[in-house]
Amino acid sequence: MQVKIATWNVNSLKVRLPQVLDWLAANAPDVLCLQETKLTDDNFPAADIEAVGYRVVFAGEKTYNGVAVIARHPLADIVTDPPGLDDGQRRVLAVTSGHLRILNLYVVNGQEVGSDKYAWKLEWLSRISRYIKSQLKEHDHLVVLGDFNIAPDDRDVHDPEAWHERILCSTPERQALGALLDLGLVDTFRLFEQEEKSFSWWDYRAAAFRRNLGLRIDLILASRSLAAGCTSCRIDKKPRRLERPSDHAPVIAEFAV
DNA sequence: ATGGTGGCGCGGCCA
Repeated sequence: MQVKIATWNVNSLKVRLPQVLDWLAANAPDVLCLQETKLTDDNFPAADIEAVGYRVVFAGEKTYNGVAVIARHPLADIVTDPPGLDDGQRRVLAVTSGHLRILNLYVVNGQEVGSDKYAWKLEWLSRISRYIKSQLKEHDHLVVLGDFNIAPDDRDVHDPEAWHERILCSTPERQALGALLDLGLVDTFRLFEQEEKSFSWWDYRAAAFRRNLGLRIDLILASRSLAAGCTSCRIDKKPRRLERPSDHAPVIAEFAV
């Protein structure tokens, strides 16, 4: 059986709901994980999503952060506050859907290398890695996906010199991501031949999208046994071309399970 | 070094 799973930082689900509904209809994923919904749970548009044949779980807060998982099939074993994370924010949503354990993440941005938020990002990554390690022990078929706010290497950066040791690209951030991969995860995007300068995020400023000045920071990581059955991973730039787009594009992977 | 844009929410923070 083929499973299609996607991740998309929507930068406000209130604004992007019509685009999300259109995207679901056009792409028919089994699972779509969202980040930066920026909605409290009482304002979440669950009925609109259920009306198009999906189920949804969500963990939100006012103004910032917020994650959701939209899926064809029932969602079980929902975790929003992994043991030891204790971040007081809504950045994590773990669910089980069919054969897959899914961990949807909105990783701390970090603002600037050396800042307090940067130190917190590294601490947050260290904490979530403990949860991922325990999830890998429990689940053969684990997907860890979302907005990692880290470009894994220089291929994922439009101008590696300009971004050298800057936020989203610094060595400690990349090492933290590397430590996650070393637990037994694979960056599925790199299992396949990809166009050079493939990115998933472009700053709203300076016409960055038109000039393809982007980074690849939205990732779909899979446990090794699941990655062995990965048949594709690609970035869908179409929604980034729409009026009033998110600054991120969706990433989609397919797995034989 | 700064500013460029967008979302939230109505001033400033965050990305």
